Amino acid sequence: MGYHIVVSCSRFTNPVLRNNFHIVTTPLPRHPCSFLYSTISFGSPPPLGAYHSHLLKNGSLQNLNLANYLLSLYVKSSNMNHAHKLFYEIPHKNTQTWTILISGFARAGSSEMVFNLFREMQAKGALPNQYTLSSVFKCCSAENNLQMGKGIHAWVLRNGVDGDVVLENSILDLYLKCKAFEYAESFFELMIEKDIVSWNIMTGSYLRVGDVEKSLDMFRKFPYKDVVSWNTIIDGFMQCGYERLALEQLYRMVEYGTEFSAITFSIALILASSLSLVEVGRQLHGRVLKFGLNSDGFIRSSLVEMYGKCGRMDKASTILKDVPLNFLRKENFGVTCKEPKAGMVSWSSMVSGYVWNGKYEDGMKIFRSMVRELVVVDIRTVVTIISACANAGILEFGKQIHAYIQKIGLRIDAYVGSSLIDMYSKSGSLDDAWMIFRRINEPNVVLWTSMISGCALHGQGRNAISLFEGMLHQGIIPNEVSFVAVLNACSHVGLIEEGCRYFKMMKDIYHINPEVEHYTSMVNLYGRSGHLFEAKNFIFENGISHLTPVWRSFLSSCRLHKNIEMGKSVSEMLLQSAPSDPDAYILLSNMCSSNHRWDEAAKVRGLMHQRGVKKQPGQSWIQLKDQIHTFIVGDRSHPQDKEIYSHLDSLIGRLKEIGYSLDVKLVMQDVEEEQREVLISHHSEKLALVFGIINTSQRTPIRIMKNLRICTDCHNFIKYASQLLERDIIVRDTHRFHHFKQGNCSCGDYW
DNA sequence: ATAGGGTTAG
Repeated sequence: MGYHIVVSCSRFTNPVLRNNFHIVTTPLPRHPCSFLYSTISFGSPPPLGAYHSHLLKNGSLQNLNLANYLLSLYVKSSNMNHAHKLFYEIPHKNTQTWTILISGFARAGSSEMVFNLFREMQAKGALPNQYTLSSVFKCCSAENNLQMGKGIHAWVLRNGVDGDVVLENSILDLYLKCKAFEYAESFFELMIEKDIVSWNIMTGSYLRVGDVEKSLDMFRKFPYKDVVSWNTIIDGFMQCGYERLALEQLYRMVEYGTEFSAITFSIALILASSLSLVEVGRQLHGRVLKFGLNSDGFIRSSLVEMYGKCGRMDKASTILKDVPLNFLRKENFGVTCKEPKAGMVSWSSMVSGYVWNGKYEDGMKIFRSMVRELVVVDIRTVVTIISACANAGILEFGKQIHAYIQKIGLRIDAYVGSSLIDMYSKSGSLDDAWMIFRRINEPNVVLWTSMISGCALHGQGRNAISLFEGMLHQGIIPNEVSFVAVLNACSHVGLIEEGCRYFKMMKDIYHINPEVEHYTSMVNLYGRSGHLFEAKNFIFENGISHLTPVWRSFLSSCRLHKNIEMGKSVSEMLLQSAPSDPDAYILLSNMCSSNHRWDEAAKVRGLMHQRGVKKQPGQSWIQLKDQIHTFIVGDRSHPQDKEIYSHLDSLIGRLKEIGYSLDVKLVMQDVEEEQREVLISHHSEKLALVFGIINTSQRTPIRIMKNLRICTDCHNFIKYASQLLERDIIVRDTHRFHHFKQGNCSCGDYW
């Protein structure tokens, strides 16, 4: 019974014969379709399609075994459209027929289809088996539909479906994905047969909610560990922000002797890039090549991202070359095919890589060709790129992406919205951030926190506070980041009372343990407003004297308020605990020189030199049309450099006439007064500013980004410039925005 | 047939 179909294989290698093959049917001696195994790898449509129409024509679909087998082949080769069509051509379906199709759609992530088919199946009176059910449960958890899952679970219990560990695992996963932890835990306890998958599900779920303790506890209890166990724990640690722990586990995995899977490589590469371990990344790349895994899309995208983050765009682009853009068109995004998605990740990583490395034009160029060629740009891609724009502060690119989102009609949800708000506020356009915020009406904590951070960044302390209160009023529970935002807002404008209140609220009402950021913000709040003693008390009262960022903030307040004695006593501490932190040396040295203690300043610099600590070079950038122009101190590399310097000199002269004087005390170098004046007058932000003045029409606002905190002299300089030139000048430094307008700065000289 | 690979705020 049945048929053995003989097909000559040569046609697959000979393109001429490709569409000209013969199907020979003979009575079945062994497995009905054994030959078909060999055809799958050639891609389904020609052979399966021919086979399909053949069966249809001679009525062989009556043979359920054969029909089901063909159906499963369609599913295996991700051809869900054909599978669906065939399904309705099969006259007498059994449970297996339904199951094959349902599991196929489940794997493809088409939950709606699965639910419909499942209902249809029940209506037709076909009894689902454990495999059907696990697929349906998978969709329930994918859709986060606890109610439906519970209903089906009840049905399973009522009907006494024979379940095995697989079915129970899928139920376990459902409850965990829907965060019904108590239920899941007792279910897990009651499971008679637990396999490695059950343990992995538990570990992964705890990590997803950040419960590292419980997940580690589970992990240790495993009877044995497979590659997925390791992947789960490594990726989970990374997601929770414990990169070091993740790395540690990766080494353990190697020790344990578990072989890497493709996913391990992918995870490990991302880990290497987030820890900036270029060397590890390169070694992994070597292993990838050795194992021949470089054709895996996910691995390729991690490689692109890794090289991009490490500034090796050349390497990244070599790897990207293997992913043709036209391959990523909509029609290739078949229901189950993950490969185009992975390819898309590679391309979007390339865009963010360029943006990260300040190569905005290249990033834009690639994004444009993506838009032109590929059609499908999903939410994640967009969010990744927007967030890269936010960090680079390149408003124009961000705006274009925003326009693109609107054009393709992508719904701006909390995810996209938060990243847009962040992008606009970090690029200096707080109004646009507000506009986005007002349009999204979602009680999402990240969304609100982004807006609060935006206000804080622009020194709008009062607005930040009323937003925070509004958030509480809406019933949104603030998290640790929300408190960082509101505390920063308070410290930027010196709202001591409010800051203290929120700090207390965080601990007492929301039971959030303060982290370094919160402490630093508080010390900043006290210190910047001149309450140095309170700041110091706060440090000792809270037992945080071992945290270097706290002392760095304190030291910078000492400098601001010219309390050199106090500053010196803490800097000793700082230099000991963080001997490789350039900021500490620079702060101390600047403090000494601004009090004319040149010897001491020289000593600090000597120490810095001796220990091989390098100062991060100051860099400012400004965007003009489609280009980013970057400047460093004393930069002569710009094509317009002559014009810039002569204009700068004359500007300094004109500003001096209206009261500006160079504050040369801040110069690190031990040089003559006149030379010092030259150095400081060529700070990168001054160069960027003059470049902006020359190249834009009068009264156009100028936006400048800087990778360090703006110095007193430049701050002063720009204030006068905004008055003389009647221009709004907006500067973003590492801490906040300064809006200069008619001789004043929005920070009120308080930064 | 069940678990694992990229997304927002400091």
